[in-house]
Amino acid sequence: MRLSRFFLPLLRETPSEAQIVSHRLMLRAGMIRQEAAGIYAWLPLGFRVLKKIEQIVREEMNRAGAIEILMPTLQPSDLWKETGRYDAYGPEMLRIRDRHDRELLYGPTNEDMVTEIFRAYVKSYKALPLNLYHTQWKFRDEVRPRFGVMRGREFLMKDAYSFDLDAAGARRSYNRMYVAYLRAFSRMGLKTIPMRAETGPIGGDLSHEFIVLAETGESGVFCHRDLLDMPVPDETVDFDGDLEPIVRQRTELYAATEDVHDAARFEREVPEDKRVSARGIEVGQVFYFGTKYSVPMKALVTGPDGKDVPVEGGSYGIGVSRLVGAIIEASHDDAGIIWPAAVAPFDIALINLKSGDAKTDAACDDLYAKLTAAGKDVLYDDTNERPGAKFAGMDLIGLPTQIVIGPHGLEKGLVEVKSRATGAKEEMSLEAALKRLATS
RNA sequence: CGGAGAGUAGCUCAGCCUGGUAGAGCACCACGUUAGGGACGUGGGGGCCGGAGGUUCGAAUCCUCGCUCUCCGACCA
Repeated sequence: MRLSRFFLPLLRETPSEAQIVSHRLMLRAGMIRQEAAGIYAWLPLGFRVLKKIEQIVREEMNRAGAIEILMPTLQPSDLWKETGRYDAYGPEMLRIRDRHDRELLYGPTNEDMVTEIFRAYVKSYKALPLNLYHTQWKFRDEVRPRFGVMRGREFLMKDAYSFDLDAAGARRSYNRMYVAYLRAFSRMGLKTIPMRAETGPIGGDLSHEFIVLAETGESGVFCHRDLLDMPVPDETVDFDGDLEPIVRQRTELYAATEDVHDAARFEREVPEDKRVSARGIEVGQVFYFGTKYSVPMKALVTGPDGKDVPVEGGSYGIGVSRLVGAIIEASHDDAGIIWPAAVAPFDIALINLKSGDAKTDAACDDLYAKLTAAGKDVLYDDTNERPGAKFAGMDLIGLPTQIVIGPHGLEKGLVEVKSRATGAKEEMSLEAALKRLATS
């Protein structure tokens, strides 16, 4: 993409409404525009990152055996009345009436609807286990939206719903999502720690929040240091096999957010030099809820013994739009964003230091064409800005690799390749740069 | 939902107290000089001063009431 043809409204100054670093950087990098409190338009750069994150989540959901669907944003109130949540949810739920005065709501989540879909078609245990997921915009009318996309009212969320015949099966489904989450976040360059979470009236130990450690995190967290560097299962992990050892390895170490923190237990179970007390951002949650929805909604399946039983359910959310902010919180410096390669909006920044100069233009155009042909996503700054402005702009938007081409270097046959993350610069020939970047 | 604050150019803000034809820097357009870490000069465009009512000969400025946004706290992927 040529920058001269792209839409990238960078801001030199920080808009006054932005308090935390990810919000500031997203506004300055032209990723989002606020349209109302907690409601954002996604501009091209931000949209690219959002789609990359969504795709990683999709791939890991699919790998774990979940099946993608798409449910609507607007839902009829009837479903929610069946489960009693229409009254229970409160003013956070955006309620709407259509022209026929029918009650609708903008979905804050989809348990009720997915259970309706399930009960309409699935009658036999033979169809189980089943896990249906979608990635859809949600709306929760937060009293006080803030922190940009980290806590908006409208947000993009992947939510998966598992259905099993019994609690043992539900636990296996839970474990599959747990491991899929470890993999998905890791692929985005995030280090996440699953922490015990509120389980509500169901009880048990089957709810975890996946937390990214960041100074600006909303909640205080406490965990065992060994959890920070525990290896994540690679893509060969067998989701049909027994995942319990992987889950147990983590869950047997102390990890809790401040809501459920037990200081005495923390001190008893974790040696002093292993105690981590930090702040974190929740980017996902896995939750087993049993028959909470299947009983009121009569979502029954016939078991091998011929008896009908309410299906055992769990739900599993990932805050896709929140992740954009969370990744920036975890990966930036004074100059701007530092994208992990897997979610970067472009792979390479190509900076033409003197557009209009025939030799420089020719070298840049040629490299741009070759890198693109090699399958690389290149943002080519072919504008007339001065070098300093170009450097600052590219540092701000944080593409992993920058390649800088100018007349001085070309006289010596050299271009500069810079790593955004380390700042390391290396001079090399055009051919060497092409080879390095096209294959990395 | 309690408390606090802010709405003036695309962005950051001044002007308001003490009413008299709306400003700066950056950004934008034109021309020129420039060119390896956010250049400089000259010229130019851009505002129902958030809205409605009121006071006044005259309101960005004073008064009243909504609206919107932000921040602190209680609540949430």
